[in-house]
Amino acid sequence: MDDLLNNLKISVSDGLYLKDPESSDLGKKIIGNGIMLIDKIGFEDFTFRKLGAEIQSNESSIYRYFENKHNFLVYITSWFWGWKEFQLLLATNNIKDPVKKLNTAIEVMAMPVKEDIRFKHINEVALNNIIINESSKSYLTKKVDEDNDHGYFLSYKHLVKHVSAMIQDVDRTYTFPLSLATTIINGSLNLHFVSEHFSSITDCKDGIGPTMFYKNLIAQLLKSP
Amino acid sequence: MDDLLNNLKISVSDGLYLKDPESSDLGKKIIGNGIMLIDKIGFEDFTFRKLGAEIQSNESSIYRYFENKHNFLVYITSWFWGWKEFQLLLATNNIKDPVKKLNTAIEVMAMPVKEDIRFKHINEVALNNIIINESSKSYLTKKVDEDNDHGYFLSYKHLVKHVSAMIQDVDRTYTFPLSLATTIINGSLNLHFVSEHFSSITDCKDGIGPTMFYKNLIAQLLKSP
Amino acid sequence: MDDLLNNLKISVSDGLYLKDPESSDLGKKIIGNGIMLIDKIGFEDFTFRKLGAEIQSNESSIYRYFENKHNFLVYITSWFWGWKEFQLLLATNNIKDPVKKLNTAIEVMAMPVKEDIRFKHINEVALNNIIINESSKSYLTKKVDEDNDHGYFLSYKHLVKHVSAMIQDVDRTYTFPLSLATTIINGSLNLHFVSEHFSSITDCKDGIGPTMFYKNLIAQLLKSP
Amino acid sequence: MDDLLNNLKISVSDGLYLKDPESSDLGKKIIGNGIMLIDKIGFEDFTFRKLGAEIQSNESSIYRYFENKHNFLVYITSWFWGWKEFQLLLATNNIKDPVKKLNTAIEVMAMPVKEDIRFKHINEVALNNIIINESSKSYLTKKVDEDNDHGYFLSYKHLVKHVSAMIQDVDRTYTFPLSLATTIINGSLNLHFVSEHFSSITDCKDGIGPTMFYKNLIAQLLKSP
DNA sequence: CATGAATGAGGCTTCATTCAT
DNA sequence: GATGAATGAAGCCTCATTCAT
Repeated sequence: MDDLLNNLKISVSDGLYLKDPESSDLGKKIIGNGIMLIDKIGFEDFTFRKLGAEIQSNESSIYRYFENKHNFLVYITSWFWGWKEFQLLLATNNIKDPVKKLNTAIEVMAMPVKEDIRFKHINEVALNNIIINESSKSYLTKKVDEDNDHGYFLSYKHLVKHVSAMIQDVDRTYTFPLSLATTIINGSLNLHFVSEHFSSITDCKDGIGPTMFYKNLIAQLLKSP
Repeated sequence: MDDLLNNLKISVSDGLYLKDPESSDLGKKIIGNGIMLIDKIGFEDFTFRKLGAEIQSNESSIYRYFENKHNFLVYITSWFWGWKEFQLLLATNNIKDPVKKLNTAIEVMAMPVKEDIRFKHINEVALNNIIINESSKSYLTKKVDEDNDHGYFLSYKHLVKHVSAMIQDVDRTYTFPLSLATTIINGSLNLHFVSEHFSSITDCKDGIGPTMFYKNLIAQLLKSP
Repeated sequence: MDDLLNNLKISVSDGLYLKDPESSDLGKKIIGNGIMLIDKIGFEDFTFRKLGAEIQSNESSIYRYFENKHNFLVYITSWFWGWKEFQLLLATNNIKDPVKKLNTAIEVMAMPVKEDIRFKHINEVALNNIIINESSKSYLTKKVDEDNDHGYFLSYKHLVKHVSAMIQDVDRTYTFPLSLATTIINGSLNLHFVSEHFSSITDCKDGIGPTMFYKNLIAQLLKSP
Repeated sequence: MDDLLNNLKISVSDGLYLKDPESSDLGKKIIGNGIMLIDKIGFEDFTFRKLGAEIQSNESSIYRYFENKHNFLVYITSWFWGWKEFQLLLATNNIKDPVKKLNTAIEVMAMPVKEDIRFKHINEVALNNIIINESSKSYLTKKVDEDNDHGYFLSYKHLVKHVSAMIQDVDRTYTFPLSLATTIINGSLNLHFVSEHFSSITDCKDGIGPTMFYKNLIAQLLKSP
């Protein structure tokens, strides 16, 4: 399994790039430094020109890889959810008990992210910040339906369905498994943001707060058979 | 009470505007048409120039009222939450039973919005769309802490605390009242978005889906005394 | 009639500009210097940025007047033909004899242009060079039909019809008055270009060559009654 | 004569290309698809990158053949006039009567073009459209004199002289044979454009209109001996 | 108070071209 | 000889904002 993991590549819809950034050193630099830069200055202020300066290259080179900065954001977001799915698989694969499995899934979703040495060019901690602070901008746009038709959000939707299935494995009678999965995945991003910036309305003072909240939630909500 | 309602004004932090838009016809036109325009073209493409054209005025006139389009978004978002708080008060004021009260609150938060004839210049339905599609951009920015220090998000936070208090009135032992309130308020926006655009991951096919989801949630989660 | 001439304004389709360049000093500077600059460096190399530098202003100011450089070219071309029509009227107004009238028209069309002191901000000689060297680019484009539908070529077409009518006044039996008018108007631009640049295939070594050619042409071609 | 025709190659000034496009399959693809592409999108929007995509090759390959897109246009224009000269020769070679000869020449110049099966890689109909719509841009530039000095317009000028000679064979006393030849050759391109796009100023509603116009013209203008 | 005009700066994008293989 | 990758420079255009009336 080690070999398998070493040759690992998170797959992302190929409509999102003009040239696969994983296929060249420059591409990897674009991804790696792009993540750091968005984390640093925010997506609004992020431009390909600034990224070009950052990697000692010209913005035009970046345009060979991505049509525009929106697609870049969708790309790294999609990569993130693909990577999360992979984390989820690794963490839950050997667990038989559905309740334990779902609790582990919540941990994967809601616990603070750690660096993944398997993907050297990507700083997963910075990327996680972007997911919290910027990723909703990848779909809160007027072209969301078009992008969705192109399959740009498949990684995310796949993950939701995955968690939803785990919920159903715990309680087949529960009526809203998809909504609950969405609540856990998106909601935990939101709770992390709130605890960071709006401390007066949080009861999750530390990194693991959201995890407790969702574990308690499912414990009350779902009736295991 | 009629008089009270007629003289009604939703209060918004005065740091958000340079000149109170409620104080003149032009100001109301800016708010009213601004909401319609953002709903139509999205916040990214929205500019004061386009709004100026819409209201047959010059963009410089709008700068008399708002420093920039970000503050405009924060303003209308803040107005919305103030208005929601007011709806909440009207709807729950006379209810004694805490459980009933919280359920009514969920309805106010999660049910589709209807036009409010009390505020003639504002189309609450369009504004609600903006809240769903754009409002998170009002705080997902690098200056969120600065804006927060200025008190720009007080309406929203006040509402969260209000719902949180209602939750506590139902179950004093529950550990995460604020997180649950946040989950209901923000989560329902998200569920509405998902059911509109990502139909494959929703189990709320109609407008009232989210309401049912949250009512079920609190019924299971909170132990009434 | 003097007063009339002093208040003169050549009219150009208002779809061609965003703001009437005749309505401000800056607008006139844009027209005047734009003509000089295109004459100097050619339409391909002409940009609003360079024109901005020329008039100590920013290109963005020019964009307030014209949507793009193509529309600028169509504008000055249209102005030119409106002006030519006006020259034609002045020169032929009092002539009764149709043959004399048509010969005078040929002179107006084919003789070298002189400065017109009535339009101080426009250098008609430079503009005439542009008409010879660049004006065909105003219609040799993929959007010619669209532009034509907007009425951008009305001045030119009106002039052709005017000359065509003069031809018919000379010889009602002639079958191709419009083609002949086109031949005179466009052809003389071409002959001027050829005599300037392709001397081996011209027999019009001087400025008045084309005039003689067309006068001879109509003398042979048309049968006066 | 069959052999002669089979080995036929229209000669074009070798300064126009870096590597003879007739010397390789790729070269012929560049010419053939380049013509189709310019016809489709217009010369302004035509780029070597787009042509590269069209022929499944890289733009850099095209740079091996042509220095820039301007030279490409001059090349195909030059090829066209060489080909026209050849058509003229074929059509008039056996005609003795100068008047008949000139009339045939007019037909070759002004009648709609038909596919020539002798040059498989070139679509002469598309090329003729380019000559009508784009070819003037090959000489209406600031470097026309330089290009002319390099001999890039020899094919065209040779054709003009050829027709001019035919005119003189009909009427030695006529003063403007070159101008008349130019008028016929260039004017017919212009009349075709006008009848296609400016229908209100044409009296040549069909493809053969210009032919009639010029035949009538020379019949009146030239005195056969 | 409201507005029309003007503008500097910068965004996004493409072009034409070179370099290395 | 053909090609893929990379890039500097520049194009076009719009934004957010200020100034003068």
